[in-house]
Amino acid sequence: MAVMARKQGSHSDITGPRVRDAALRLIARHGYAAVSMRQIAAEVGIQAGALYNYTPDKQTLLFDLMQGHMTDLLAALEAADLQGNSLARLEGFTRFHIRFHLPRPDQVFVSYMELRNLTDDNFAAVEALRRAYEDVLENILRDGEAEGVFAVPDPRITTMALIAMLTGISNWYRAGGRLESDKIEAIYWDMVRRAVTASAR
Amino acid sequence: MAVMARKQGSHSDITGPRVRDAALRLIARHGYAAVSMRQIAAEVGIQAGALYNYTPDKQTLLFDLMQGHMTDLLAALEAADLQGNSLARLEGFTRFHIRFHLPRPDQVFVSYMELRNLTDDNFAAVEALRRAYEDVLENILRDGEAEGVFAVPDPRITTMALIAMLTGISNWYRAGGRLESDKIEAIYWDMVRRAVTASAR
DNA sequence: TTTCCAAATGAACAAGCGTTCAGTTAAATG
DNA sequence: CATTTAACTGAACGCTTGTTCATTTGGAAA
Repeated sequence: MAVMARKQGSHSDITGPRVRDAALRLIARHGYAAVSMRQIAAEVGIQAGALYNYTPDKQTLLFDLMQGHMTDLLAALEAADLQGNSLARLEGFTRFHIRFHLPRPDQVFVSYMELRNLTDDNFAAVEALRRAYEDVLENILRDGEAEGVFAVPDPRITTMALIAMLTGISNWYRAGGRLESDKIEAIYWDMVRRAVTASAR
Repeated sequence: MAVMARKQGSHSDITGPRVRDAALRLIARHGYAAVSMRQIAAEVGIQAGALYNYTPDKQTLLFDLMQGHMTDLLAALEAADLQGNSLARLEGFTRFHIRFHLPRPDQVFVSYMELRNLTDDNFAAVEALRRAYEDVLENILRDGEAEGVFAVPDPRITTMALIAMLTGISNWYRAGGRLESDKIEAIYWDMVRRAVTASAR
């Protein structure tokens, strides 16, 4: 009993994820403020009061979803282990970003739309994670500029521009649509590469 | 009395715009669902009931803001009167988009974040206006492809990518920040141009 | 000065909100 | 079989929501 291990057969390790899944889907669809705890509970098939076995309050539920998404993102980026020269790492980053975000439209939606519904402290925590992710791209751009491969007058702005462009895919992409991930990656990598490398002009 | 002319000195032609201004600012800040009619009324300095002299309901208030923004956008684009070859028109579109959106951060925020809070009919109406705007850019890209100036394998996707990139400026731009509109236009036009024109590679 | 009426008040409404908690349930433990 | 307890119910709490409407207000018109 040294560890607070969950009981075998307990429902909580099943209901917990179901609560988070329902909350994510509903919030992505209708927005944090527009979704009630009763709606989330109904989606799971329990009463509203039972939700409080899994979250201290609604705000923490939102924060956990957003922080979890950013943590997963950073861990996956780490695991992608970008290497090589700056051009190769930029391609790696571009393809990683698309491949990670494409299957997670709800997380993307919530993470970019519900920032203003976080308390100040929670916002600061999520913002720090997001900044860490952006900095990876910014450093690739700075390295490429130093190497003479990229022509990027303002790496910070280019970082924001590229991430906005890539994340915007979620605005139109629908699973099972006319384009596969591979095709999308190819199109966007082409645009990204051209946007940051010097042109003949 | 053939015309329902507003009485001289009537408050309504002053209060009306003030209601819309307050609603826009509050909704941009906190989101449509999180803002109450009482909050909007308090911002204007009237009671909640008086709002219904200026809008039939909360939903219509949101819709009018969003439709108004899209209508203004399309009218301004028309007035910009883009001419010349496809490259010149692309530059014109890029600079127009930045110049129109930079001074209107609240409208941009609301127009891109509150789509899901519109009723189906209202959504369809706003979406049609947005599509009309996107089509202007898409046609420029198609023309440029035909002229052999652009290398754009999928004009529709490139349209979405460029608009996401340009509109993303609102995510980081703050009036009075380190960069003027001219500088931002130059940086983004450079990226847009390179992203769509063929590279030596 | 009296009349008029657009504009705004302020109270009321039914409904829904996040959250709490005493009580019930049912499965695992001893 | 008896006991324990995590999981859940269902009712209740104080408060806020969008909207309505009879009544009051104050400045322009006559």
